[in-house]
Amino acid sequence: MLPVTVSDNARGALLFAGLNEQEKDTLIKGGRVRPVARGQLLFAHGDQVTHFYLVTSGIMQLFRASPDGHEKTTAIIKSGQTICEDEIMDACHGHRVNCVAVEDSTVMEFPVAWLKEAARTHGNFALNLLSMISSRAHLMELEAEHQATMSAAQLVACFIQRLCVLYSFNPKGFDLPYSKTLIASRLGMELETFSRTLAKLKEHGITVQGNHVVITDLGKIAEYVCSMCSISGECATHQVMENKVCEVTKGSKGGCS
Amino acid sequence: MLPVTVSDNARGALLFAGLNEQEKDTLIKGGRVRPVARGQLLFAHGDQVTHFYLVTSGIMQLFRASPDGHEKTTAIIKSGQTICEDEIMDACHGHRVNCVAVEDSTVMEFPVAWLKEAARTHGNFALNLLSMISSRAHLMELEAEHQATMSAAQLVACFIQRLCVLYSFNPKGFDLPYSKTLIASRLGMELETFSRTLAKLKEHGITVQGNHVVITDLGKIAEYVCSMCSISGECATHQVMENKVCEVTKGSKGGCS
DNA sequence: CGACACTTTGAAGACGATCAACGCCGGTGG
DNA sequence: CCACCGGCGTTGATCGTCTTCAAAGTGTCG
Repeated sequence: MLPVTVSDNARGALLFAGLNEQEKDTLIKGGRVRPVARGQLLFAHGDQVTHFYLVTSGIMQLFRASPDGHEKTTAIIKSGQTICEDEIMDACHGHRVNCVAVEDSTVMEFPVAWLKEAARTHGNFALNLLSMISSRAHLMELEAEHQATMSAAQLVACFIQRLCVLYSFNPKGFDLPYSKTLIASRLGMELETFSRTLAKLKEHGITVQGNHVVITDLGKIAEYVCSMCSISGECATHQVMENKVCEVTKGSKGGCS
Repeated sequence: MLPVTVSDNARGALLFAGLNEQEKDTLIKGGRVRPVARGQLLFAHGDQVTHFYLVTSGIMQLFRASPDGHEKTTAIIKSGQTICEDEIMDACHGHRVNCVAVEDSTVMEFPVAWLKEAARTHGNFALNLLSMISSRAHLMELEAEHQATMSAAQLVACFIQRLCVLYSFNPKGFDLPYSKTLIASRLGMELETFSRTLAKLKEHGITVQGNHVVITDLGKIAEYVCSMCSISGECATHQVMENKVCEVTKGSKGGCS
């Protein structure tokens, strides 16, 4: 039962987009399913990079620990996303982060050598990889810029928006998929700051009580956050949000472009 | 005269590493040399992505402008580095930044379609691309983390160290290769903050007067900056620095590992 | 009921942004 | 040759934001 589900999840991943079923089969055979229990380390900082991972269920956390005891979460990976796609091709020798399961999860692991070979021989697979890594580089770039130019409140609002899109949540009400501590760490701010910030967001169109989030005013958020994202004029996230609202409230108002 | 130089520069670029001369020739033929005068835009934010660029001389600046008139420099590209390597493969349609020449420069431009085809057909070239984009993603990731966790002084110190490595400067004394305004913008801080910060760095092993930088104490910087980088335990930059110092002061002290 | 993890709230302090003024330099024009 | 200007960088004073330390509230689970 489980293997089927896992395999199906893998099959739908971006990594294999545009490949036919046969190619998918071939490639998926190169991987091995591996369960990771909540709290269990998949790999630690400094470990040699031996595999590439595709998360097929659950949530994984990537984080770095500093000498002074602080921890900065560098990524929160959900089902369908990959881990190490950049560390693999890079000439680096060890993992640059720790990876732990936030909840019981399963991953598929592919040996590094296998992956490189697959990239060399399957042109389209290589292009998929390139595309994924490029997107990732872009996201990282955006994030660096956001960290440098946005206020805490804007960062939080932006994060919530993306969360909503990523998980296909209904903006009219949803629960945070992970703890506030984790989110604060992901955003590079203190838990206290995060907590206080949530209160302030009410006036910008986001109401949070406990774990429950209600996006009350998309327009205000757009103005508040995307005026920064849209420095770049292309806050795709926000566009998706608006479409989502159109779906959710469909029929209530005029057409959506 | 010029074309030869440009071509030679291109030939040495990472992009073509590991390929034989014949392959290099073939690939370089796909590109066109293009001079860009100081202050001239290579492309603007929103323009369609039509080419991939390899800088063969001079310095290019990538930046974004926000509605409120602020400008954030996202990258400073020197000779041998590439532009758009991530925007190309990404499914995005327009440039996400502006690109302008800081000083008179030349670039080689390669059509997007050509590049994708080259990646599909030349396995090793694809791996080079993957490697470059991966490194870039990694750098971006590190940068996002730095922006989130480092103080202004640490950011500046880190930047100066990397500058020193990138340009093979002698740590015992070198001049900043670009204006302080540009650097401040690159680091996402105000010029005033940058200026004040330089003074404070004296006690951490970096002395700056006007344009001239002297790194007086590598150990202190290591402690001050790399304790953060080395959150990741792999502050390659610093290692290079230490080796460099060994080269520069070679013979003066004991062996370097 | 108590232990514990998680979150909220309060008060003080550090840090960087902002506004404003000034010094320095190279160029331009009288 | 000097006066003026604009670009660039420094310095000072003030203000808002985020971190830090401390304490108390909430929830679950045994």
